[in-house]
Amino acid sequence: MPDALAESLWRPQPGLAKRERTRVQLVQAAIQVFTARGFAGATMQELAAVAGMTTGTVYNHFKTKEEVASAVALLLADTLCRRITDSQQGIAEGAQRMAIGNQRYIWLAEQSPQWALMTLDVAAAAPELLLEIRDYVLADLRLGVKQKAFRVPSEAAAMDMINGTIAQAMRSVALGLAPPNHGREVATCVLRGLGMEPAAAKEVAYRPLPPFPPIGEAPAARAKGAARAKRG
Amino acid sequence: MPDALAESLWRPQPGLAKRERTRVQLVQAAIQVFTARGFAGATMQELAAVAGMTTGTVYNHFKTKEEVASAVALLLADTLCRRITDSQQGIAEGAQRMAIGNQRYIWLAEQSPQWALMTLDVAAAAPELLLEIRDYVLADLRLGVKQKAFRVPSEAAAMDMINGTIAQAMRSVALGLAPPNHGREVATCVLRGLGMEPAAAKEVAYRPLPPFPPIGEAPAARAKGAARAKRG
Amino acid sequence: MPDALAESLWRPQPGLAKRERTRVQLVQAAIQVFTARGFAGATMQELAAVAGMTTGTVYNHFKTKEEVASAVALLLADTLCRRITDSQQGIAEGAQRMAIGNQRYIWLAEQSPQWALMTLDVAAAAPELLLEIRDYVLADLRLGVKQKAFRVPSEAAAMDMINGTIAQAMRSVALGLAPPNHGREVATCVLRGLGMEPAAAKEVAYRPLPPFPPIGEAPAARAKGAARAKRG
Amino acid sequence: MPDALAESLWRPQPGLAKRERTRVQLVQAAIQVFTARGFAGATMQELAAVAGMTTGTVYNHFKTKEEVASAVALLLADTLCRRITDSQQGIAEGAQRMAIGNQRYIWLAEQSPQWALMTLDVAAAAPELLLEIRDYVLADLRLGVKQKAFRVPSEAAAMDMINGTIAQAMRSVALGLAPPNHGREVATCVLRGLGMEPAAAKEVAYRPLPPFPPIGEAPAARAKGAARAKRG
DNA sequence: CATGAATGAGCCTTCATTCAT
DNA sequence: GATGAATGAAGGCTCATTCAT
Repeated sequence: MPDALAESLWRPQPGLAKRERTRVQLVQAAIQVFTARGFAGATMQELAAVAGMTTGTVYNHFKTKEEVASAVALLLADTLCRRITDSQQGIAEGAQRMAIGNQRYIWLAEQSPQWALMTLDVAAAAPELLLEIRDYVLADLRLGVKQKAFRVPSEAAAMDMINGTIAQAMRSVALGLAPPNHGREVATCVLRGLGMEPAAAKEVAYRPLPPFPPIGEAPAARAKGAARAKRG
Repeated sequence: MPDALAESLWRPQPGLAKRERTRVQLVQAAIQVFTARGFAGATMQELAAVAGMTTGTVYNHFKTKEEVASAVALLLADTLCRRITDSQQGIAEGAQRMAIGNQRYIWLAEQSPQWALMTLDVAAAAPELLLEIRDYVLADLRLGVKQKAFRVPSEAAAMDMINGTIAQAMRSVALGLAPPNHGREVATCVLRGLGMEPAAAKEVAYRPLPPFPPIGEAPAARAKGAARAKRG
Repeated sequence: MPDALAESLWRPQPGLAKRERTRVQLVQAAIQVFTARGFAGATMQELAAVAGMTTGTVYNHFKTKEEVASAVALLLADTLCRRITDSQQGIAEGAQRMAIGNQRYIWLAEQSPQWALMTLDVAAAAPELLLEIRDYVLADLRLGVKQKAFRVPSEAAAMDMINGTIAQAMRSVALGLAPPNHGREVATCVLRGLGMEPAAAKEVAYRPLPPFPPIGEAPAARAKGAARAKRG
Repeated sequence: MPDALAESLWRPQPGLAKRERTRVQLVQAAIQVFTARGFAGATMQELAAVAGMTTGTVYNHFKTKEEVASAVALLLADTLCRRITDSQQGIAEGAQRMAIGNQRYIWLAEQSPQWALMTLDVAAAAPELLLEIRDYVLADLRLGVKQKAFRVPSEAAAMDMINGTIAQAMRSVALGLAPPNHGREVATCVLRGLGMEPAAAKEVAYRPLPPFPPIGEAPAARAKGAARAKRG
């Protein structure tokens, strides 16, 4: 589990009702079990055991196994988007924001291959994950277009390229099949695919990645902006 | 099942020993069952029943369910690559060959969404599929690079972009989430990502797709050329 | 099933938690099924059916079929040893205790051939059974040695003779191959093999067998004595 | 496989019709497979493969798996008895013959634990084995009685003791549970059980074991003598 | 709410045996 | 007689889900 996310994911949530706290523990346990066994290989009994509860309790919170995947997907997507958005604070250029986002996912796959594979697995089982992330990506895409940095044949085509490429790159990296610097190079390809000049694409993709801010500091103002674009 | 492939896939194979004929029937049955239920949802008993045999027979040919997926993956990859390669007869431009390949996969997802989802499902369960296709894509990529049509940061990055984008586009199309003309537009994005000028990319991507030749005619000479690039 | 054991084996266990009660029922059912079909011929489904439960429940209590055999072995060994030890109350002579033990096993094979064959079958599948009994036999053996009634080349040789002979005699008796009085004569042979004079051996082996006391009466004080010798 | 038996068991049989030769090969293969997997764990397909044949061929020679066990049992018993009898050439004392036989079995378990366990397994699955051996043991027993060396309560009791003790000792030795010199000590116990004086029993059991003669030399005259006693 | 024993449908897999070639 | 593909009945085992306590 990448540290940058671990802090967010495992952080005990104060001020939550007991029911909600139990639910969070279950989702955290599910992440562990999915990471170890994959979604298909995970069992509700192991999930319960890891959470220190019983199967009955799990079913008090989730009607089915799929619903657990859903909850995990939502938590993962939310955490990922929030953290990445926080790290983009103050960056106004759509192209750079896009490059940062793309590379962060690939970077996470380097930091924790197991976790990346689990995320891809969950994304396949619970489409909510991609849907949740979609808005953030779309916001950066549209920003880039508005700033005349991008020119795309269609938003749908661009989104498929971005999502598909990143997913595949995460897999390659997690499986140890990718050469060094893969993140930079993949980001370069994507920026080009979005219509940037080769040189400009490369320059943007090679800018240093802004670090994740300490948890609790970033105003998360951008998150709202992204949310506004939701399903729009 | 898209007609263009059906002919190849279901064609009875003459001159095969009995054992081999049974095996082919089993693989064909597996394709049907995987299409109907997905890999995870398929059962060996249904597979056997659809093939008109017994479970024991299935296990005489495949040690495990995964091995069935493997065989299906190989047949699918082989058929796809052979048919597409055949349709590319006489096309010497790497960029156009790439555009044709990319669009054909997406076109297939339009023609038969179920089949496309099955193929993606099998690809996830049996990595052999992608590996088999890889050589063909790589040959076109290298051809384009040699012809100065493409300029890529790294082959690995380019391949991840191509594979990832096409897979995601197939999914979008199969699920009915893509706008009309998605194939053209996605291909345009990919060509750009490979380093082409926007205008050139669009022009190539919008050329008419060459039809599949009738089965048995194409000399499959290209296939050998591609094979030569194999693992090179 | 010999009455003398049936009372112990089938006696419903009061004051047990639900889980434990279910487990006992399953073991009792297993004894029935093993008796009817042998260990190899027994199936988990029949076991479940006889216990009035489902296969899933069986697997909630025993991970594998072997584990069932183990549980049966332990129960059988425990019951046998406890009942026989109870019947030996107040008998201080090692030689006589040995003769009683030996003859009781053979006597049980007479009373219930099916049950004897099942026990031998389970003993082959689950060595725990013999291991459990071992301590009791060893205690009597050592007692006899201490009392100068026995003189053996080695404990290991003596134990192999005792166990092997009794097992074979049980089989002969259960299969109806043994002449009348087999128990007495086999016991005589064993006592001789342990170093007793022929006349003394015969005399001891022909003493009347003490009856099993009613269940619940015997203080089982001896059991502790035997247990003390455990693995010593 | 103990060398002393290997020579006999694997020796190609000249002057046998083809059918008979095939059969012998199958039995030899069965011995290998039973040794590796046990009777229950052996499959007809592996047996066929090891013999370099097909399952159909196996069924041309044996109606069922049990029949294979039978054939193996007969070959084992015959080989064992013949070789041991050969080694007893010229020994006229029943007690010594008995001691030699007993110790040889235990010695074989030392030489080749796998083989011993296989033999015990086959003996359990095919009672023919013990029945075949029975006559040889019985002959020595009766000889000893006639010579006043033994005095037994009943032949049946004595036979159960001999068979049971040897089988158990073989198991102990094969499993590595027996102390050094176990064969001698067990034989001593058995001789005592047959009525010999402790000192005499020990003396006889500690005489050196006569070696196996080279194959083909021994007239096997005793074998006929033993056979005469068969089922007598 | 939590518990956790029980459920039961159903899956993958094995293998002795048959039979057309 | 040999072949070996096909059979098919069964068996061990899993696990999402329910429900009485």
